[in-house]
Amino acid sequence: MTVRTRFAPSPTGYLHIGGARTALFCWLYARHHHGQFILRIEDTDRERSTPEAVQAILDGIAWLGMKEDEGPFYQTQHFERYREVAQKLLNARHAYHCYCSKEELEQMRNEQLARKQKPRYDGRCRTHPVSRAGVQPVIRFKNPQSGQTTVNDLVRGRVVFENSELDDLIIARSDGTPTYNFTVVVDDMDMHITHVIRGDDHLNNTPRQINIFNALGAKPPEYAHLPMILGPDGAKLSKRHGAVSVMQYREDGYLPEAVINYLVRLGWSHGDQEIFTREEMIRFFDIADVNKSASAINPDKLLWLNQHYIKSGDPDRLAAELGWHLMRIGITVTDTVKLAAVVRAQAERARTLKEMAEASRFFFEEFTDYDAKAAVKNFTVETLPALREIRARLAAIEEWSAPAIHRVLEGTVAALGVKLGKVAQPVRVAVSGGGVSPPIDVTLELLGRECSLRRLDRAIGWIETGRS
RNA sequence: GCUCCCUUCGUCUAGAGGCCUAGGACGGAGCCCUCUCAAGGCUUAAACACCGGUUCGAAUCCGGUAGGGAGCGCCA
Repeated sequence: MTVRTRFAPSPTGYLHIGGARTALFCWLYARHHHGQFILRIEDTDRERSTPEAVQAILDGIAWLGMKEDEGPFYQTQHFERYREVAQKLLNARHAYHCYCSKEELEQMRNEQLARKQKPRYDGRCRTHPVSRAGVQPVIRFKNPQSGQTTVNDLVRGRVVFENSELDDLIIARSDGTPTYNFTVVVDDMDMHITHVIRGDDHLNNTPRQINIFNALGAKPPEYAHLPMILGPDGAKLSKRHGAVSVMQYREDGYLPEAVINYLVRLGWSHGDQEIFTREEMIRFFDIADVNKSASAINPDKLLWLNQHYIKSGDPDRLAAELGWHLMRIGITVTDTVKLAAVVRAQAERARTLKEMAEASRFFFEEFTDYDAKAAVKNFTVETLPALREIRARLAAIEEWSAPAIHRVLEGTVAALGVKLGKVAQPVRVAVSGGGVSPPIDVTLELLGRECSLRRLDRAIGWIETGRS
């Protein structure tokens, strides 16, 4: 039997890190077993589902590179099927109509809570459904009242639930629309899902779903409940910390491979290995190696991974991303060769592409002011001779390249009898406007002769006139 | 309240009775390298929640305690 997994988000918000991790594990498991990964949108809550959220989820999945093999399917398109299955359950006396009003239910719940009992439906319509004029009944599933239901969870192990703890859940609302625990079962059954991999907030729903499978005469799938993902402070993930759309990560300058690599290590491990190529993840992934306990997001580690991928990634590909980030801060660059060269020069000093774009502005546009501290420190009467000397020597260079520039730098240093830093740093401030840049020879090469000389002249003038 | 789940360095984790004076990674600290910032190299601090039991021997097995979480909707 080929493995079939599904990722089934409800489109009520964006795809956040938790959902992305669940999708990743489903995707990896399917890929590992040469099976299918199915995308199913659980949009039966028409009040809260939005097309924007659907799109955001699709975009997120695509950005992370988890292409679905089937779907996306929409539950709202399966209403006929749910009705049919509900009717089947009704006919087989595995479900019944319930005419209890919401008020009645509410009262029941309050009384049970007051008695310190677990709130649940008491089954009053189960045996004697009293139809009431004008009341559209809901359909309830007749849950077994005795015995136990066992979930042989692939990550939790054997979890046993007393059926007496479960009540008769509503599978169809009074308006005829189906509810979650029912649609999940029908779809998982119809789509021949073999492994349900989902967040562990669903563990408690599992025995109910298994009972519905049983009533339908269908074999339940295997289940694997993943531990939660917590915010950096160990608190539940919320909009405040971490629960942003995965697309926000792109905007913040992260690479999808870094996000995926970060996510795969949240709750899963393969010995001590930290860096995984996509192929390795697929090859090594196994639910048996998934952890039971919740894990907190560690932004620093994500940053570290991101830089790793920036350093090791293909500069030409990264160049396009850098161009995108530059554009977002108002700089349009069409020279992809230069972009790639900047990526090479900046890779080891940028943790995100966004940082890289910000640190690379001076390569593409003129800066207005010098960084005050850097100017005070490096633009002095003492550095003026060095600046003039290097300016003159640079102007005479035949081939404008980093190695040639480096030789000039060393020649200048030797002639002046000072340390390299005494010359390099003032030059750096002169051409970049600040105290930070890639190695000065590389920086000058990238800037080009004309620009470098012009900025050097500007700096010399600035010092001569006592700041301008 | 009831049911279910979880518990190794700050964080992610290795560990499936002796290989553990508990390993790796991020982050931290220190040193080295160095034209800035980084990157890199080396070193280092830092954890088995607690209490009992089983065993010659327990981070690993069992029980309890504590703490955390989830669920208990005509939401998904």
